[in-house]
Amino acid sequence: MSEQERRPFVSARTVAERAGVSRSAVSRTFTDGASVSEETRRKVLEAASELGYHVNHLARGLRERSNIVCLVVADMTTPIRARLVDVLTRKLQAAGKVIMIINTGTDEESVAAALRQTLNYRADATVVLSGTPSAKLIETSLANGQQVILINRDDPLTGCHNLSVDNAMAGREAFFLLRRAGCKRLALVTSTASTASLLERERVFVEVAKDAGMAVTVMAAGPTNYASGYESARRLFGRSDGPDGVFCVTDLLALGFMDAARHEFGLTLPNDLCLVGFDDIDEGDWQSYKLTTFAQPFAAMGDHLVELLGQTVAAEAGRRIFEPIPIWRKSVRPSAE
Amino acid sequence: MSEQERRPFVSARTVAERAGVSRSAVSRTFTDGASVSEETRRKVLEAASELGYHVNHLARGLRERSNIVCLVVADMTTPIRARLVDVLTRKLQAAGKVIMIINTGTDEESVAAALRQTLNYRADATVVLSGTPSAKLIETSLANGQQVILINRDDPLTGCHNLSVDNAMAGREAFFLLRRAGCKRLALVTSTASTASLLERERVFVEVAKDAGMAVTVMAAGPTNYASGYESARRLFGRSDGPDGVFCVTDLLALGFMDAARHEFGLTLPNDLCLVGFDDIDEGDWQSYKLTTFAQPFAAMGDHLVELLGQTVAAEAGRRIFEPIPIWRKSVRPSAE
DNA sequence: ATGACGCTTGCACACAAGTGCATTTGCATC
DNA sequence: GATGCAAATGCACTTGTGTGCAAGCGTCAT
Repeated sequence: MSEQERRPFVSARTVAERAGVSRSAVSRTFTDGASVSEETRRKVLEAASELGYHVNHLARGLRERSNIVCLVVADMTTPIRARLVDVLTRKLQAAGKVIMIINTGTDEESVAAALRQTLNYRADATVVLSGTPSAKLIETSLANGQQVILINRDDPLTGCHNLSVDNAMAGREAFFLLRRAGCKRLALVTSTASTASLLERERVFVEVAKDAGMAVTVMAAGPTNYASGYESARRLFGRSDGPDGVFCVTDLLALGFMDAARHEFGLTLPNDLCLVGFDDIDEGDWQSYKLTTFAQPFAAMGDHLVELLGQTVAAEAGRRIFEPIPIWRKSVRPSAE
Repeated sequence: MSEQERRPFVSARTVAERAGVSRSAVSRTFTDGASVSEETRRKVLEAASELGYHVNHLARGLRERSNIVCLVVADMTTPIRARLVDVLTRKLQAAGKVIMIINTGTDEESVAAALRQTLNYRADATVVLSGTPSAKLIETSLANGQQVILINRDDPLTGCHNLSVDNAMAGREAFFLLRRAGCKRLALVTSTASTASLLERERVFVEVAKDAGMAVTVMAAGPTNYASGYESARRLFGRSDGPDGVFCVTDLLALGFMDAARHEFGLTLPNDLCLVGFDDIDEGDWQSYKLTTFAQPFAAMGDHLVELLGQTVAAEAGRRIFEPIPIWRKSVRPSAE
């Protein structure tokens, strides 16, 4: 039995033969502004429809831009990542881009492999949502005329665009929220996966508190998820005097923390405990939680992203910072005043 | 200022010139099993590395298979969809495929546009996770030698593979779970987005209950989300005798339902109310919920998917049904016996 | 010395598109 | 009817790759 590699995709030539015109005519029929008579156009469209012809964008991409944008992402199941991917794919599609997604690990080698694949497919741009690519590989991408855009990656890297949320502001505002609520014993819950963003929220929160003369207990029990938040609460309230005001650097941590505080230690919010999260995932608005938190302005970030892609050349790459939006719910006492 | 279309991607020709060899030599260096001397290979690799050359898979895709698999999906933010996308992308990548994602609506026109794009990029296969493509368009894809695989789309469509979970079994088992728990007044909560899968779970649950001589109140308050589940509970318990055993066709509905039952009507589970969901999303395992539900065997489905893609030609397309896995938690009373 | 054989290598073509340029066609005007 | 002009068409080249075929080169046996 012979191998017989199948190649059944109908091409412009087949359509041309069927319509009794030249291949150029077919090409022009599907090119805006090209010169084709109404008659040939009709014949071509008819033949194309009968054969089920579709223009090969891969071949088109040989001469012009590929219109492909790669999204490099890890931990896609996390609610906040899922929403970011959702928003970005929608915005990019609306802008006529095609999205290639690379689900990777956060380690350097995985990200490197992703970047290389991005080059293999001649993507116009690579958008990195997770992990941090090596400076050398970014340089290669840029040298190949490919834009590199990092989202919420606060690591200092030159040459690529950088969209991120103002983590410092979130840390500061979180503190003021808790102080206005009259909290006396502060804690900060973070994860052991110390990304630059999380570290920044932690750093500023602790710093501002210190300036105000308040100490902060920092707790990190595991990765950035519900279980770690839960475990953090068990450890913190297992001691003699647990905190009465907590900033969890992520909503998932906050929800786990809240559940442990209530179910394991019988605390009620916001009376016994005030809690602030970050991300504004859907679950935080559920009746069991009603978490006060900060929303990331993904829509605006997506708009800015497509705007960047529209620019012909990397017009002075740099950082663009977006303000998080405070979302008041019920996990923090209203201000005493 | 001239247009000056940039084309900085380095090609095999450039590498060849730099290395002082023919372009064929470059091609062969990056082709497994091709005949190249160790000396030329070294020169080529060196030049490629210096220039940052990466083989153009788009051009390669002109001759052979593109290795692209398209995922057509809607409602990506839903936890269950996010997890499905996560599992499939990982499995497909491990099998050497590249994933193109199309985030679409569920209406026919959106799905049609997605299918057409799939053809434009010569994807080896299209995997549909949401919405239902028209039979005509599927036919076009198949005629172009492109595989079409539907996941959890129970609509009867010929010519394409179909992986889905056994919804009938879930409906049946849900009923037995509730009856063994001693529930007397049954209700079924579903959404107004009546997809074939949801309808099947509903149909069988109601039918089996009827055979056992029990009536079922069916409630659908909106789309498949938390808010609809919440609203359904408000309506059901607002009446004189609310149900004491409920099957929510989706975990998200179940969690909303549970929250309303507890916070609005002061019910406790599983004493006053037994609740069964479907999907096994992470949130259902949170301390506030501990929902008894059914898990979808996504890993097995992903494995089967890559197996299908490995087959040279659509070897008699057909349906493959996977058994859902019951997950016992605390929202249903243990059997009385 | 010469032919046989094997490993490299380059030429040229294929893949599927877009497009500049020259040619042909169609139509109106003189 | 001849001329002029614009629109339509086809040829041939371009994009970047893989590969069949034949030629080149070196080694070994006869």
